[in-house]
Amino acid sequence: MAEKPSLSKSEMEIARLLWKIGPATVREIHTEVCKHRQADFATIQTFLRRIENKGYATSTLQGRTRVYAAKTRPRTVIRDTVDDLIERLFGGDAMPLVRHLIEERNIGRTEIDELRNLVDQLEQQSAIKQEDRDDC
Amino acid sequence: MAEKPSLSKSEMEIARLLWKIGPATVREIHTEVCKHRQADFATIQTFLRRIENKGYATSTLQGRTRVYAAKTRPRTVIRDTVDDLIERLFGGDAMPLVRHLIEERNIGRTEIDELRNLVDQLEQQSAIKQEDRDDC
DNA sequence: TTGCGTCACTTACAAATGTACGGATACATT
DNA sequence: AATGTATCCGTACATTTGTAAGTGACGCAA
Repeated sequence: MAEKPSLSKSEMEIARLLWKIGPATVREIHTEVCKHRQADFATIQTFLRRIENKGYATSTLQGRTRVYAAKTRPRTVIRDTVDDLIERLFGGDAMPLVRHLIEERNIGRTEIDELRNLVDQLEQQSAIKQEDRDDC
Repeated sequence: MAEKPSLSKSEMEIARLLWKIGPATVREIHTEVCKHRQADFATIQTFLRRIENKGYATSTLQGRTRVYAAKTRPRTVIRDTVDDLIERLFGGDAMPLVRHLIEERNIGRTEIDELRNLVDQLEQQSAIKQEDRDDC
């Protein structure tokens, strides 16, 4: 398929909102953005158009207002973006980023527990994979 | 201070190498980059110049070759970059990224153990902070 | 029916980014 | 000394990005 060009930072912010509030009009996204910072309506419009041009969303006219809907799953975009970041900033090794996040960002009580669970699960899976390898 | 403009993706790749191999000439960085991908010497030169202009490095002439040295610690750049990413892609919540990393990237045995340790430490600190709060 | 606000679509444009050419100069080798 | 080789520095230039103004259509309130 046609190698979508990656989203710019600003486009990503908009894409995130599109995922968050589901199919939405320019105005809805604009309103949402403005909760956090000033933004021109036309600017948001441009971003949405570009996001669509890049192949990450589709739009349809509902009457005279255009409704945008995400086309690519967040997962995909996040993976690509994060992979790229890890490549450039850490030479491809993900652990430094994990470390950074755990150390620098304030992780609360609840999250610590969740993390512990995640790690446990990971260990399980890791064990399973080990078995698989034994089968070969 | 003068609000450094942030580094672009490509600049970051170069900055990382500069941190990695310490003060270095354009050629050294260029050679390093070329281990992974083709790159024009002059292009690397431009990136280094821009990194310096943005205030993230300094350079001095050693004879007739210029030696660049990082000026800002990786930590700082990483923090800013990651914070920005988290803001745009996750609305400011770091956990989704942590989750993503743990789930999507293949984390090996050794890393699992390290993670567990990190989480343990975190818990400790969290407990300490709790005490602090009690004092107030 | 005359505005007013809302949309869509077009077009603009400066700044940032990626990529690189070309001239000047100095060093090394013939 | 002449020529090739490595650097530096300035300059260029197409794209992408951020930001928005301008134009025309439509629908509702006065």
